Amino acid sequence: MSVKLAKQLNTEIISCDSRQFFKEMSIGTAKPSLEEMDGITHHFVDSHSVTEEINAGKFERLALPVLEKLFETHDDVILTGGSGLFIDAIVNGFDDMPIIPKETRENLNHLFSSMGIEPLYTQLKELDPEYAKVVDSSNPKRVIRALEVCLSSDKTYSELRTGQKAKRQFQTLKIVLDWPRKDLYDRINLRVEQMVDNGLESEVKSLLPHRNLNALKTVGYKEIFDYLDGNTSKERAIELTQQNSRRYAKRQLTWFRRDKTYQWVEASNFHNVLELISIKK
RNA sequence: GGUGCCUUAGCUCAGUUGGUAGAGCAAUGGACUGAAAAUCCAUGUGUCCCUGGUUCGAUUCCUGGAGGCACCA
Repeated sequence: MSVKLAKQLNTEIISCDSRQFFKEMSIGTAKPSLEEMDGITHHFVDSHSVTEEINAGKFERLALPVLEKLFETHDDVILTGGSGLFIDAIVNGFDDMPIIPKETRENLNHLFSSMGIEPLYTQLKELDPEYAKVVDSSNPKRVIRALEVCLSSDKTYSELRTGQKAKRQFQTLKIVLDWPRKDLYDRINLRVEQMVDNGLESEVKSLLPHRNLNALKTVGYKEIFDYLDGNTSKERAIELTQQNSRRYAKRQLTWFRRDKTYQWVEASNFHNVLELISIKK
């Protein structure tokens, strides 16, 4: 769909999918083949190595200049997701946050694995009572994030997190391709089967040395690692990959539902999308 | 054909000394401003196989039937 659209609009694509950056990950991330790209330039596909750490903030800093460059010669650019957070990074921008020393997060992670979330949340209540009120207190990633920001700055996380949208030089039309749930799940199941046929197992095997990297702690890889460790059967690992992919898709839908600026378009109808774009113009 | 056991949520099963029922998994909904295909939170969805009987009341007890499993022929 996005390639077809890019052809129609004579433009290029920026992928907002945090897994497609990585050169070494291909089969398990369902990356488009050269043939499927059909001559359309895809940015942020195979752009980095799994050993590099990419996060949403870094993605914003990397992608904005690319976007600006593209707008010099194109009227439209297509962003595809992926992750709602990464799309927001480009469209809305993030508040400025301090750089976190590596040890800060490591220390907090150590504390979490030995003591659990309680002491971390207690500390957050002291350092940033305002955010402590709204944060999901049982979510270690959210609590640790807030803490590491507080510890690395004179200000609290809630002071820094203004939620102000960045001013951008471009306009945005956000579209969700809406599939009937049954079709969505059928497509996911089928796609995972295709990954297996395309050699997912050997790709995952080749990534065994990197298994502790963040980029590999993800659906399609963690399940197969588990199988390679002898903890489950191959069939079970495949089933779990399908199930976890379905759950991920469900979470994406929740994200897009919350953001009322998305327009939902019946996925099977390419012309609906074209129509939306022409109305916007 | 005979005997025994089984039939309860999408699946595997528990349970009700008779007062219309609950676990695990699955599923669904939600949160999420630098780990995001990550992480976290919430929610029980039901002709208790069908039929007749006993009973104030039957998913539970009894009769008959259907389907499944095991053993014996």
